[in-house]
Amino acid sequence: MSNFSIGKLAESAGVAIDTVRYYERNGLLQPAGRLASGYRRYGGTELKRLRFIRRAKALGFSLEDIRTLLALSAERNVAKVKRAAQLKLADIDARIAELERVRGGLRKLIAACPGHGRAEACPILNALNDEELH
Amino acid sequence: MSNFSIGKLAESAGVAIDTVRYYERNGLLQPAGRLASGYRRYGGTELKRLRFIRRAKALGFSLEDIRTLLALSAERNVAKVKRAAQLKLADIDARIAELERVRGGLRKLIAACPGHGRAEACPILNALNDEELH
DNA sequence: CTAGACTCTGGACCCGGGTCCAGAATCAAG
DNA sequence: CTTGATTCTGGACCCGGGTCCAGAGTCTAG
Repeated sequence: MSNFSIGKLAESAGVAIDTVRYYERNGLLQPAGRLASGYRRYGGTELKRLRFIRRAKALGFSLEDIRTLLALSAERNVAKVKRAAQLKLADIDARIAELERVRGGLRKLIAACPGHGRAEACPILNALNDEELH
Repeated sequence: MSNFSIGKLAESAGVAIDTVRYYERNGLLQPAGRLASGYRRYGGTELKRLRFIRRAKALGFSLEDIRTLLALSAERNVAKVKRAAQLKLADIDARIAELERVRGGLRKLIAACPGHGRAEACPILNALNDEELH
């Protein structure tokens, strides 16, 4: 099961071959070795790592974050891993709060808009044209 | 008050000069006219329009959206403006829902992580290494 | 009139996360 | 051995929303 090509690795992890090479360029995933021809070879370790990267991305971590996460994982530093996760959580909280703020503004305008009639009576256009949005 | 330079316009709206020219390149804001030297001249209409653009951006609209919004505003089509706002609201709802999904996953992992001890006991590392995240 | 501030243009560059390409080399199946 | 699939490299390009630059021309206050 170990020792396979970049194509097989990419397929197993559900990513594009170019993405694997992109991760390599960015220091996230090195091949286990190379053939005499220069072809990359991967083993189970690299497949696990690639899947780790994908899952971390699904949890909102950037590739930069993931580089850190992989280093923490390698040094088995549970405390730092937890802190990194908490920071990411705070980051996501902030993004949600900002979107909720925006949503609130938009909802109010939509609720107040009759959807017909004079443009001057449309609170959406009025808000965009005249009012301060804090 | 009308008839001012790009610098004054940018300052009044709180954006960079390059941003004004960028909006012009992208069809969002034309100058009212030009001096013989080629210098752009703007009036109150353009300042309002630039502020409109900024406010719409603050409500989550893309520049592409805003081009549409400006056209709808010009044709005073309240119904279409309302529909555009509703679409944007749905878009923001979806983004919030996705972030909340991610946040839920992250929260569970953090809550279950003791923050110390063996790496094997860290649910965050385990999740990244082993589990399917749906 | 002069100095310093402003503006013009076209184009390059930034961010993150990839994607796509050409031309050459290599691998694997039949 | 041949053929078709795969891989190699380096570099260009994509998205959105700007930002920065050089070199030349223009405007304005003193």
